[in-house]
Amino acid sequence: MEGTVRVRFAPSPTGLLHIGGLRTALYNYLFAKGHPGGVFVLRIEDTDQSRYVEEAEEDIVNSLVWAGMNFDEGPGKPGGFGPYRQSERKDMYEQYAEQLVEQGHAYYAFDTTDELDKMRERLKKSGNPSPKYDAITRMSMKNSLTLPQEEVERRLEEGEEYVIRLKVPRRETIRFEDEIRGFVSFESKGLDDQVLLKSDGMPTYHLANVVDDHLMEITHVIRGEEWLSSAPKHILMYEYFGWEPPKMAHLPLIMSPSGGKLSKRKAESEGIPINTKDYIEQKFEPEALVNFLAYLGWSPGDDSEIHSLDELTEMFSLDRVSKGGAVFDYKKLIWYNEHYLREKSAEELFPKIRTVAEEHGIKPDKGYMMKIIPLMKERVSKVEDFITQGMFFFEDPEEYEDRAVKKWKDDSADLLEAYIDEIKDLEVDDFEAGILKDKIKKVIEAHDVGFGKLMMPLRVAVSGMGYGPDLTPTIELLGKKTTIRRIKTAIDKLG
RNA sequence: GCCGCGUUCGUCUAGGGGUUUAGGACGCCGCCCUUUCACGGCGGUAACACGGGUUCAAAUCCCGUACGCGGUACCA
Repeated sequence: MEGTVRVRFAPSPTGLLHIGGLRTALYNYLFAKGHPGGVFVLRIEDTDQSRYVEEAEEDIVNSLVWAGMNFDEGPGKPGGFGPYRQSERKDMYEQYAEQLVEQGHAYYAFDTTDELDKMRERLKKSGNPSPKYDAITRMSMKNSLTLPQEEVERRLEEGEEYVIRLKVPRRETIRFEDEIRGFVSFESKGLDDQVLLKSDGMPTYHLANVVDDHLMEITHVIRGEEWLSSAPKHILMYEYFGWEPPKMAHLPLIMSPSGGKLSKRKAESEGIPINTKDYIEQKFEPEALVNFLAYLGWSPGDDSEIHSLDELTEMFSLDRVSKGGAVFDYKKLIWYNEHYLREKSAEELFPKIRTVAEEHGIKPDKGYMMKIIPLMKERVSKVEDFITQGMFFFEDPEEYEDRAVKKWKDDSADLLEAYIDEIKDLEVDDFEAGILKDKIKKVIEAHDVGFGKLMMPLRVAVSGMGYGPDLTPTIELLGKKTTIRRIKTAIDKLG
């Protein structure tokens, strides 16, 4: 690859950044950073004023930063190709659109929305299921190709609303090479005369995209497959402008488990968080999401599964991106999250856990929490599990799980009474896991029963649950007073 | 409908003419470890959409069919 690689992530700020968008950003980032001096640009495509959402840009930036993908150029990060918000580049687009008109590759159109609707309706009725404003229909519409020149000038001068449309040739085959799919070709007759400049003076995606990618010297356009069908229009525009088109790569879509593009509605009904913000709020490990997303539609070709963002950067290549859509497997994400959780130290985990604890109305003492973390770490899927499954470290169980209660047998109360007798006089220093375990042994030997006979009821009494971390270290942490109180309560409640 | 793009275990994928009894991972199941639950270790389950070619040989190349997905806006 000659020259410096420059890629862009170009979301439109119409809402929170969704997970598919984050993956597109990731592939762009990996590709850029995998090349020496590669530049990752963030460009905000805010050309649709009706769908603009104020907080969206901030959310996009936050999401990228959270995931560890810092952009080299973008809003607030000038790099000589700004501004990086299309709304701030508005004037340039008009100029380029006019240029195309002058060259005869575009034209003014004065049709109202109403007239367009009527045209489509008419064509539909006469058996055309997908009416287009194309080489044929444009001749019966109101535009600078059909109206006398004086009238066009008059309308323009009088400030009548107009759009500029691309004059797509009648029959031409447009062929280009996609980095992932190889050569693809389209017939121009299937394309319509795309609006380039809207009546509010803003460019459409197609114009802005082509102009900016060229002006920003983007070398590789890496975007979702939903753009593949409009790529030929873009190719046509590059040709008319006399610009060399960037290389293009259309990524397979992320699919919902029930099929179809992973949309907000589908994701939510299938229990999959859709916005990056949701993952941030649910305290997913960013490394886990990144790792998972990288492998959703790409693989390095070996048997490895676990890689950091930096490692992925080294391994990534477009030709290893798969062509088919990839179903979002939430369980695999959880597996990744568990993996990264286990890799982290208590010290690293503490700040997040503290936040979750506070959300649950608990103010954890750090020293205490640091002892709980190693006990819980091997069995949590998400950070919040430290608290939700470890609530008994902070308060007495209010009720006992059904599953746990089943382990309470007729002799449980007697065994627990005996255990209380064993531990009640223990000095503070002796209230320690090893000794506590010895005491359990002593009781079961005296009663001639198995370990579980005491262990199970004890666990239920202390935690209210039928499973959990190592019991005696847990009891050690809880302390003598709490332990004995909980055992007595359990005997009262469960007999 | 039309145009385009796809199709290997349930899911993510490796494999791109002979190396394949099609490999790995998640999930699921079992065993071991642990006198809990997990972690971990070991093992198992399970796939080349279909039909025609080409070839000595096809999951791999070609053509059809089916199915899926995307696009078909003054949205991106």
